Amino acid sequence: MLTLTLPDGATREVAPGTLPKDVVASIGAGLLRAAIAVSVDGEVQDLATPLRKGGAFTVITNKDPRALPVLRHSGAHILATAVRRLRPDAKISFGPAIDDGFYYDFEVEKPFTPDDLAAFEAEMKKVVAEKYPFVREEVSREEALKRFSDDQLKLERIGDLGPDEVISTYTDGPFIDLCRGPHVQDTGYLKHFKLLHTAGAYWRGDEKRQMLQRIYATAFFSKEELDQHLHRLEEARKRDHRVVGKQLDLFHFFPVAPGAPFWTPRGTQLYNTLVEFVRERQQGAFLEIKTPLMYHKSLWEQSGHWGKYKENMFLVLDNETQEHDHSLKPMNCPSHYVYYNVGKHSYRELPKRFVTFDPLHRNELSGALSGLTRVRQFAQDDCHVFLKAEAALKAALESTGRPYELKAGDGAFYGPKVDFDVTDSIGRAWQLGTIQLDYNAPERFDLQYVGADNAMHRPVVIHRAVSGSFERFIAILIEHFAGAFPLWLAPEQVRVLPITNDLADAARPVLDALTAAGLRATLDERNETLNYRIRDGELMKIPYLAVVGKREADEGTVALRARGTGAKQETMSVAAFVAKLAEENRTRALPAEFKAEQ
RNA sequence: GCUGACGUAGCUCAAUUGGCAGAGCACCUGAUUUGUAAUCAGGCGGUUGCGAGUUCGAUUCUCGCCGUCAGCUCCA
Repeated sequence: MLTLTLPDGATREVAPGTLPKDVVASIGAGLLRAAIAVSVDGEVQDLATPLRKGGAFTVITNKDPRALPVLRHSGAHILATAVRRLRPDAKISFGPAIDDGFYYDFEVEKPFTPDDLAAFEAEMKKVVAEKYPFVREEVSREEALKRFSDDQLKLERIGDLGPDEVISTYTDGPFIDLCRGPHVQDTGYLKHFKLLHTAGAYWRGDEKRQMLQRIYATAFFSKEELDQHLHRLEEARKRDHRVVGKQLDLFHFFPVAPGAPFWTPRGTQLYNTLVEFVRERQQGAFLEIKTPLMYHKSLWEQSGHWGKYKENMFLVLDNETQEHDHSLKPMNCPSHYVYYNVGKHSYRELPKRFVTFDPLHRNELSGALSGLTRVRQFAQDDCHVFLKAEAALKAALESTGRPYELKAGDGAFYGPKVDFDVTDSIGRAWQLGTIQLDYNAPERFDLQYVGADNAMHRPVVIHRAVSGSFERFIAILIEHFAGAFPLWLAPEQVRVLPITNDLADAARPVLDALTAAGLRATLDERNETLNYRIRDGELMKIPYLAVVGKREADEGTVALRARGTGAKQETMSVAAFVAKLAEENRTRALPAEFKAEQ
């Protein structure tokens, strides 16, 4: 007998093989209806899977975070049920729950169209209304092979299952799938869902295998949550850096240079502000050097890139040799090794630190390019530290005071590495900086230093880029702030608006005072109404609009409108205004809504 | 690279079954002199991404190329 311990401490004795459904029913009919799955000894299983062990027994309802993946996985089966009804030729692949929903992969002769998607969604609603129970069966390998004999994808999957694994199938109405579960009790549980889009996906993610058609979808327990999720997707689209970049006139892409951003004056200002910030932070600890953008292949042969990384490098034809024996550099490391090898280094000089902000070129797959986050030309705050011992990496990490995890084996190219992941204002995670140990490069480039013992020693190299690439970092900043940059980052910090254009001369001293204080200010003396220019300034997300009318001109004041604060503006003297902004700029203050997150 | 969708004025988008390519904003000119999110009028602006093909006729249909977007093992 198995002993189940309920949350209230009561125990139940049941025979092995008892269905959780029966146990839950004995507790209460209402609970049975609400039950999505159960947890036995910490493991989630559905109500149709026979109990094999005892332990803590909890009923998982839709309030439990573990319930959602179960619902979504069932949603995938319901999707497949609908697809098979409308497209009986579709071969079924995998259909897992994912972070934000679920997907299902199909192998079909003709790819799905948006119309198909709408039809599938309508058909799914029918399947839901029909409330087919999810029926679990455990079958022998032979039986499984027989049941899926006409589906090569499933047969391959069965072949991969270990000899001891329980093979199970789930049936909902007309549809049967090889599946481990768990599932909700019947198809009626999927009430709030939406099919999102289709995409190609290689069978098992292998580009050498056939391309399947994937349908992405999402599902929630309540309409509110579904609507919220769809709303979030919409919000994310609005702050997409490609959209905002266009609105704020920060950068462009042209077909003549795919993957290489073209920075406008505003974008260049932003870019330079960031680079300057990084320079300032390094405070001379790193020696900045500018190095060649193009190298002869012999350097890449020495570094190993010619063998491992050549496909990602832009090769350059040398007219004299008629060979592609030069390449644009995809990274700065070799530059730093070449320079390190100028002269001899004493152990007293270590650690030696170099940094380079040069443009790098990597030939990314055309299909992988995406805005500023995946580009072919970019720059990093690319540092290399030459030091005596590995211990220094740990010391450096611990000095940050943040938790860290060594990713041994992950950095196939060099050595152990640490990635810095950041989360933006709408909860998305991004990988930015990397710190990676390298024992290989010092060997390849025969890097040495003279030790206290007067003998030659091999230093260790640390690769370090904090912001990753500036391009991607800017993309993240744009989306994080939705374009409303803090004052210090804003390309245009203040716009001075004379109410009528015959007040332009009276407003000019305000502009001059701002400029003299190192602020990026402009004067909008266009022959347009004040309302028009206010609107334009707000849309361009200028942090401050300073309005100068007859009154202000006479009194030496400005009527200040801070971005996004509507009609609540305050009047202050020009001197106070300039001082306020200069201080905000100097301290790199964040907008109020971001301050709590610091 | 692969699969699918998309590509019309600087931007956002229209254009019945193939029949002379349009609007708003932006820009230019003029009027207006504006007090906190779009003043009015007029004007300029396009080899419909590029190249072939089908057709009397192509933005529309077909093919190729270029670019953009969604994706391309969060494992039955």
